[in-house]
Order: sequence, then structure tokens, then C-alpha cells
Amino acid sequence: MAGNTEGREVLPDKLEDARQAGGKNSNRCTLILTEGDSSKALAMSGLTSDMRDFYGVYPITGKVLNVRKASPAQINRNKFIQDLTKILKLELQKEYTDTSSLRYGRVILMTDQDDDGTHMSGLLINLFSFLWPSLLKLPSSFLIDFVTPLIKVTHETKEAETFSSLREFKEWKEKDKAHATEWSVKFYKGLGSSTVEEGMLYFNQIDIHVREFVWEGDADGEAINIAFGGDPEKRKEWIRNNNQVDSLPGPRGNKITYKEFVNNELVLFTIANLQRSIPTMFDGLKSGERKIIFTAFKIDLTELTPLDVFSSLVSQHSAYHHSRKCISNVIIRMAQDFIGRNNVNLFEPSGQFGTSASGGKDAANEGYLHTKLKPVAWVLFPKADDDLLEYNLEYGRKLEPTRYFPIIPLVLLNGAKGIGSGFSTFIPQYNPRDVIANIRRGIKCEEMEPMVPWYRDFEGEIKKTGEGVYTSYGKCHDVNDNTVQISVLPIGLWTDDYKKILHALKANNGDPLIEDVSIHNDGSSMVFNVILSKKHKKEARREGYLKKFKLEKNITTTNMHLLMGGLIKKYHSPEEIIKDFYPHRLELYVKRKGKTALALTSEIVKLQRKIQFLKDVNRGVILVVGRLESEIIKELKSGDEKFLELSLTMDQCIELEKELAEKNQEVGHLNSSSAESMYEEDLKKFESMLSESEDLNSRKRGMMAMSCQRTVKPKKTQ
DNA sequence: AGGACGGCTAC
DNA sequence: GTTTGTAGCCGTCCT
Repeated sequence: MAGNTEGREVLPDKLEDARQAGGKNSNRCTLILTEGDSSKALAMSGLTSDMRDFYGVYPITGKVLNVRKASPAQINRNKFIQDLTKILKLELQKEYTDTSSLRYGRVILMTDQDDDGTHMSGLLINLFSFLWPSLLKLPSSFLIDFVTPLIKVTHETKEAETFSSLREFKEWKEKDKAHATEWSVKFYKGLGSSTVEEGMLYFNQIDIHVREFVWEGDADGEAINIAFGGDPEKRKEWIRNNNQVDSLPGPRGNKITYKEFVNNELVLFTIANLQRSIPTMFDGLKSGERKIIFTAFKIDLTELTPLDVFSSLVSQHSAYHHSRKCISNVIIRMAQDFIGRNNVNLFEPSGQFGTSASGGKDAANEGYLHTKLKPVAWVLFPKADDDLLEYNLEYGRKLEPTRYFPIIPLVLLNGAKGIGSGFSTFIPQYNPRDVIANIRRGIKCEEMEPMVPWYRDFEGEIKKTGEGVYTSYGKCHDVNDNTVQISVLPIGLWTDDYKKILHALKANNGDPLIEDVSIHNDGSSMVFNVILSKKHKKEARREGYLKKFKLEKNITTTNMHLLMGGLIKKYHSPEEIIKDFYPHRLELYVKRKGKTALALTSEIVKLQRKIQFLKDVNRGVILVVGRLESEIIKELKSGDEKFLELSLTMDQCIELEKELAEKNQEVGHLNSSSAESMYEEDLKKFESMLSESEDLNSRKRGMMAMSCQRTVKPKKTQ
């Protein structure tokens, strides 16, 4: 026991150690690693006092280090690995032939039943397989998966049933369709939604709630290495080979090989990670962004609303199951409009949403921010499309569309950055007018013009400087013999970061380029006055200020990935994206035309019948006066009793004939309009909206310049 | 050539 | 509740 207490002194506070851990019965002890503190609480309330002899619990907060891609130094300083090593008494480099030297004989992974939970399990498997592979190869499984139910159904009289997969639940529902509705269904979203009683039930029958991870051979190690190792090419290949996996994993047996886990389950996290990190080609939206837009339209977000309120509404309306703080951050990014961010922001930023001082990291807390949809949102996402889209469902409830079809590829206006698994993406921002022009060329089967990245209000230059490489340049000019003024920074270089760069140029020991820097705010942006010796200035001028002062930044088009029909597609130019995009948009107009024509036809038929009825009444063909309503209805073949709500005069008839003429005209207009001309109408609306905001912007800038002059002038006279 | 870092949605 | 550290990829910058 002496060794036991000695060890305990340095054990982490958050550990609930098994009483027998580290003693002579340590081999019979199990350490439960939980995903988050709330799962730890569930485990603690589920374990009986007796079980606490042999079960310890330790919560993991956040993601576990991918040791396979980490440096030894990073592994050494990692808090979780330090804790785990102490708790289990692990020794690095040791080849284990049994677990007798450890404080616990096995480890249970208790992660949420969702994609990120699977990822957590994967990272833990990866950790052991990389640092202590011998443990995973022991004949008796060292790692155990804790499997909690995903769905529970209860009945007034019958015994409750649980399912650990959606597929099992669906099969159960199909088997007895008639009575399925008598049951109430509970979906567990993470371990946090299990009750204390359910926790006790899990541990009371722990054997049916676990499955063993099994090491069969080298193929297991290879699978883990592909999923977590440093070769993204292998990972891409793995995703391509396994993305057909049923997104509803089947029933879980009591054993699974590491290879099966990686290829059938971990790959689902990979796909989810791509969905949330890489936008679709069609709407340029990541899944979270799509849920935000959907909610804003659904609740008609036309009044300024606090961000914390709005983000809660997103959770409710779109079944967003992650942290609300995350949504708020995404909304903030979508609303930002400083130079270098969105060319066409859909949300209005009201409050401190961040500035180009730090790339928007200086945004205020969500509680102090308000937002609403900008009018342009309805122009880019026409309401008339709503009936033509496909929608995601959750447990039968209609959620956001699987993808929107804005009238132009939004991803080219606002760009995209994202890091998924196997793939990342970077798409620059382009001028909406260039994009519209190329769509028009595409429709007319003309060659498209190559586009150069464009950022709203950016006053520097952007030029093509290589294959798939564009360079954005800042701006500077001479003020006097020893001063250069820098007034514009290249795209993506934030003023706070540039300060550091200038200070480094000044601190450069030996012969620094810069003697001094002073920073001024000219009203709308920062200006740097750089003071340097005449000699250095001459030299810098010869070599080029932009290069010398590090005012060049590349924008590449070599990593443009977008999702299309669940698959990742690599694009090599923005024009290629437009080529993929507009045929789908045109198809939507064809559908819209068909639907509108159908609706108009039925309205016209109704009008014609009403008119005929009124004519008949007025000519005396149908007698109305002195008869029962039911008799008249019987006489009418159409049987439409609503006719009697009409005023039975010829005036009414003339009114309806006018209406009919209008509808016929609409049909005429619709028949003469093509998908192309309907598209053109929508594009024109967007263009006029662009002009409006450009006018507004230039007026704003004019006012800023004036107020700036007023504040500067008195200083000059002093 | 090799390591560190920025960008972004998640735990 | 907020802050910090982590995943994941690729291009850039620094050593």
C-alpha cells in the first residue's frame, strides 16, 4: 500500500481513483476516460459504492493530442498525456507483455455517441497505438468502448427498449408500423442527456454496454496510421475508398477490430468534419452557416437582434447540436465587413464586430452585438426557390435545405477558408460584377474572362504573378528625405501583425533598416510613418519599397476544394466553379417556370368557371332567387359552393373577366420568358442592389474624409 | 530542408 | 462563463 499512497500524492485532482488501483488487485481495475466533465458525473452517479473499488474515472476536456504528428517536446508538455501516464503508471518505450506493472488493467473509452465522440475515441486509440502499441496487442483487450444507447422508446404498458444505432431503431419501427406511434421516442444527444437512473442502469449491466477493441494484425496498425499519420495523400485515398459507408452504422457487436473501427466508424467523423469545414459548390456555405441563414429567413430576421438570442434560435430551429458560442462566432464572421473580409456580407454588423487591426479577433462579446439580415440576402436567395429545394430532416422535422442555390456562386464573392480531414480549402474573393459578367458569357456560350481576386474597398493592387498565384500589394509613398508613409497593407496582413513586422525591422541588430515608426489613424484606416536614414531610404527605393517593407502577400488558387453531392471536388480556377454552377441555377428556373405555370393554369380554370356561373345566373340559365343553396350546388357540375359567396351581378363578372385577362397576360409573359430571361431578371436586381451599396459606400467615405480633414487642419496651423 | 504558424469550426 | 489547448491541411515565413 505504500507505493499506492506515494503515487496518489501526484495524481491529478480531477481523477476519481479506483480504491484498488495501484495495489495488488490493480490488474482487475478499470479506468474510465470520459468525454467532458458531465460524462464523468454520469459515470460517478452510475457506479455503485462497491464498483468504486475497481473503477476509476478521469474526464478529458477538449481534443486529445495527435501524438503521431506531434514533436516529442509537444508530447512531453501535454497535460493530458502527463496525467494519463501518472494515472496508469505508464513508462515510455516500455514493451508490455502484461499489465501487472500498471495501476489499472484496462481502459474504457466513454465518449459521446456522435461524430466528435468517435473522433475522441480515435485519438485515444491513436495515442496508445503510437506510444504503447504492445498494450493494444495483448491477448486480453486493453481498450474497451463504452456503448450507450442512441435511442430509447418507452410505452405505457410495455417494457422500454433501447437502440445503439439509428438503423436498429428504423428496423424496429418498420417491423410493427401500426403500433410504432404508441411509443414515445427519446434521442440521446451526447452522454449529457442520460439521466442518473439511466447511468445506474448502464453500469448495473456494464457487460452489455461495452465492446472490446481487438488487434488482429498489421492491418489494424496500418489503418490507424493512415487516419492519423502525416501523409494527407494516403488519407485522401482512404476517404475516397470509404465514403460510401452507410451513415447509419449497424448494430454494435461486443467486439470490433481497430481496422473496422477506423474504416466504418471513424470515417463518419471525417465526412462530418468535411461537411462542416468545406462549403458546397452550390451555395458556398458550410453546414453551420447554412443553418444560420435558414433560421434567419425562417424567423424573418429583419429587426436588429442580440447575437446570443439569435444563436439560441439557430439551435432550436435548425437542430444545431454543438456549442452556441460556436454559432455566434460563425455569425460574427459572416457579418464582418472590414477590408479583406466578405465582399457581400449577408448580415448587418451592429456593434464592434472586429476590425482589420487583428482580422476581426477584436470583436466584442456576443452579448453586446446585434444583427439582422441585409436586404441583399433575399435577392441572392429568392423566396420563389423555397418550394424547389430539398430539405434535411431530423426525426421527421423539416430543417434547413441540403443546399441552397443563390443566384450567383456566393463562394466566389466572399471566398472560403476551411480545414477538414484529408482536405482543406482556400478560395479567394472576387468582384460580384466580374462573376455576373462571366455567368452571362457562360449562358451565351461565350468564352469566360479569367478573373483576378478582388476585395471590396481594397485600394492596393492585385496582379497575377505565377501559375495559380496572385499577389496583393500594399501602398506607400515618400513624405520627405527620411520618411516613407505606408497607407495600405496587402490583403490578409492585419495592422497589429504589421506593427510587429516593422518593429522587427527596427530591432534588427547591427544595421536596422528602420530608425523609427509612428502610427496614425487617418479616420478609416491606420497609416504608418517609417523613418529611415537617407542611405537606407535610397537603397530601399532601389530594391523596391513594397518588397523591402514586406508589403506583398500571395493569394493562391491552388487549394480550391468544394463539396458537390457529398464528394470533394478540386477546382483550378474560379471560372471552373461558375461553369459548374450556372447550369444548376438555370435548371431551377425551368422548375420554377413549370410550377408557376401549373399554379396559373388552375387559377385561370377557377376564374373561367366563376365567370361562366355568373353569366348563367344573369342570363337566367341558373335560377338563384327563392331556392335552397344545396339545390343550386347540386345543379352545378363543379359543385363549388364558394360561387354563392360572389356578388351575383354583371359588375362582378366584368371584374373577374379583368382578372382573367391579367392572368392570361401573366401566362403569356411566362410562356415568352425562358429560364435564361428569368435568370437575367434576378441578376439585374442584384446589380442594382450593388450600385446602391456602392453609392452609399462612397458617400460614407466622403464624409469620413471630411471629418478627418477637420480634425487634422487645426493641428497643421499650430 | 525542416519547423512554426495562421486560418476556422469543433471539443 | 471565459480562457486555453487541441484536431485537421496547406502555404508562408523563419531558421
